[in-house]
Amino acid sequence: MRLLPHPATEDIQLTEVLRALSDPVRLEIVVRLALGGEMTCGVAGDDLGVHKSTASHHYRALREAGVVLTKQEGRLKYMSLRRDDLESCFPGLLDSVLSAAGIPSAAAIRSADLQSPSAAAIPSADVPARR
Amino acid sequence: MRLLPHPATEDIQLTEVLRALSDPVRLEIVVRLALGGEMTCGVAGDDLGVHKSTASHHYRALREAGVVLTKQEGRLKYMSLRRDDLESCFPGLLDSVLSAAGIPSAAAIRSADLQSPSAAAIPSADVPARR
DNA sequence: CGTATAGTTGGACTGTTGTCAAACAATTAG
DNA sequence: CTAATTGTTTGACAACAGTCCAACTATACG
Repeated sequence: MRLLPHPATEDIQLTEVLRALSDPVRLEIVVRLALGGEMTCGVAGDDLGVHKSTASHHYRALREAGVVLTKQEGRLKYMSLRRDDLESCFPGLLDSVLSAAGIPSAAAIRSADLQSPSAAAIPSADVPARR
Repeated sequence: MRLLPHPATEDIQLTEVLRALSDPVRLEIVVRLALGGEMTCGVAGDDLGVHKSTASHHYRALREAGVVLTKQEGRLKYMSLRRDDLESCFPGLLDSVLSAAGIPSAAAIRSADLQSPSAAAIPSADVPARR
C-alpha cells in the first residue's frame, strides 16, 4: 500500500481548498466521498459526465489542495476526505460546504461513518472488499 | 441612491461563491468588509497591491457571485457583505470561511456590528458619514 | 463651465483551467 | 506470457481569469 504525495496538514491553504471545491465536478466527487467514505477513483468518478482523464485531473487537484487523501492498493486507488486535517485547519468549513451541497447532516454522516460501514445512500460505495 | 444589479438570494450558487472566495485579493476584500462593515470601494481596495481597475473587476466578481451588495450614493459606491442572504443559502459557510481567514470570531463581530458602529479594527472603515 | 474624484470599461497580454483523445504504465487475471 | 482493468500522462485546444494601462463616465466641487 502506497501513499501518494500530499500537502502536509499545516500547508493546506484556504484559498486552494475553496478553489478546489468551486468546480461542480470536484464538488460532486467530494459529496460522494462524504456520503460513501473511502472509495476507488472509479467509483468516485462514475457517471460524472466527463472523460476519465478529466476526472483524473480533478483527483489530482483535490489531492494537491489537501482535500482528499489517496492511497494505492494494487491497481486501485482509494480516495477519502481529509476530514480531520481540514477540520483542524478550517473548523466547520467542510461541514458547511457539504451541508450547502445538499448533504442532510454532515456531522451525523461523519459519526455514522465511524460506527458502521453505512453506505446506504450510494449503490456501490461501501468500503470495497479490499480483495 | 441606486442599487446595482445583483443575483437574487435564491439564485446564489454555492460553487460561484466558493470560486469568488478562492482568490486571495477577493478574500482580503471580504475580510475587510467583515471587519469594517459597509465601506466604499476605495477603502475596501486600498493597498491591495493591484491596480484599481483590477480591484474593480474583483468587486464585480464578488457582486455577481452574490457575496457583496453594492449601492451607489453620489459618486461613491458602498459595498457590504450579504451576510443574511449567504446565511440563508449556506448556513455557517461564510462564518467558517471568515474564521479560517483569520478573523477572531465571526459571530462576535457580526453581533457587535449590529449593536454599535464598532470600527476599532480598521482605520477608516467606520460607516461613513453618508454626507 | 472646468476640474477633481470615484470607479468602470475595453483592450492587450499572460497564464491557468477544463476538456477530450490517445498513448502509456502498473497491476491483476487467465 | 498475454489480456484486461485501473488510472495517469501528454498534447491540443478553446475558454476563462487576473493583471495593467489608458480612456471613459458620472458625480461633486469651485
